[in-house]
Amino acid sequence: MEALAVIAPLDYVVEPATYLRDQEYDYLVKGIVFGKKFVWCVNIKTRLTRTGEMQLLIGKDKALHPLLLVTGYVPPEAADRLRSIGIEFIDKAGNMFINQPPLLIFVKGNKPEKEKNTMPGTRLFKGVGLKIVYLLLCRPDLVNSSYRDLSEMTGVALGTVNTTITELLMKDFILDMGKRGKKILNRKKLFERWVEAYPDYLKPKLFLGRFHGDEFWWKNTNLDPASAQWGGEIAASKLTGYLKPGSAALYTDKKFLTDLVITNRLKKDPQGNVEIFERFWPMDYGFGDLDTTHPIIIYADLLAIGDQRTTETAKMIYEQYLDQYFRQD
DNA sequence: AGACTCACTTCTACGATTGA
DNA sequence: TCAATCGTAGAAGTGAGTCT
Repeated sequence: MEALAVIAPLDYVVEPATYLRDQEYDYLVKGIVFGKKFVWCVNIKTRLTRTGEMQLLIGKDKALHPLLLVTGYVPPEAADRLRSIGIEFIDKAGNMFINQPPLLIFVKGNKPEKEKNTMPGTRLFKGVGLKIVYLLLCRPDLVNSSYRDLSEMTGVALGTVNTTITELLMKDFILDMGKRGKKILNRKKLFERWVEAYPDYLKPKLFLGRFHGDEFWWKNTNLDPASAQWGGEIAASKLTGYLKPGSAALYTDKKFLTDLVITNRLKKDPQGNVEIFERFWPMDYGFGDLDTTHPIIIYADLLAIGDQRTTETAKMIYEQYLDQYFRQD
């Protein structure tokens, strides 16, 4: 309304949420322009969709007063559509269609502002963004691969790769050197943040099932890394020879799950100590030649268990495998 | 318990860029 | 110069969480 008042000699009052003839509106705006009074029923939509447009069109006939759509951004095509069906609108980019004779304003084609601070820092370390971060922690050089390759390697959608990388850039975890490519920064800090977030925000989504097997069945089990790898305590005991495993974590691909369960004679058991998760790293890019997962995963698994033994072992893993790894920058 | 909302992921199309 | 590849952005689809 302020934006509009700059353009036209407008006086107005805004009244809060209201019902009129069984229709709900966010606000009611009463105004005077060139001595003529008018009233708008205001609908606020943070995002305009086709469905939203249809709802407006339906609501238009029932409305007591002309509708005014207030929204974030109306693209040019939508602006034309709204005008042709006679729905007035204003958006944040400065596009508008106002039709209160003698006032007629139609603005389209303004681009939306880049909303820099609206994306809170909650995306990157939640959900599948963590898959991409993991890939980059293991293979920092992959930061220079195309979004499509990253998408394929992690099984994450292209759009999500974009938002994740953008966020990493904003938070200074990636430095963009233009023609000379990109570079990962603060790897240790990134790793710490990842380890915190992984058990809460990614691991539950990977969970395939809980089982139990015969006692010490894992001792004589040889895993083919192509189909499954040890995580958690088993992997830790294999690496350090220190821990006596109390639980087992296995990472595999969905398609191998049935085979894995059968060959190791595992039984589905909600109280079992064998957890199977879906593997989310590609096998063909130098990740998987061992029957244990990358130390990063083992470390995160151990910390998530959180008792004294595993925490101690996690510390050992860190000193032996990860410390020097992150010292490089 | 059911309806609804919202955030997140995926899908798709477009315009820009690259390199043969 | 043109085709292939790339990043970007809008919109649909999906599912978890919330409210009544």
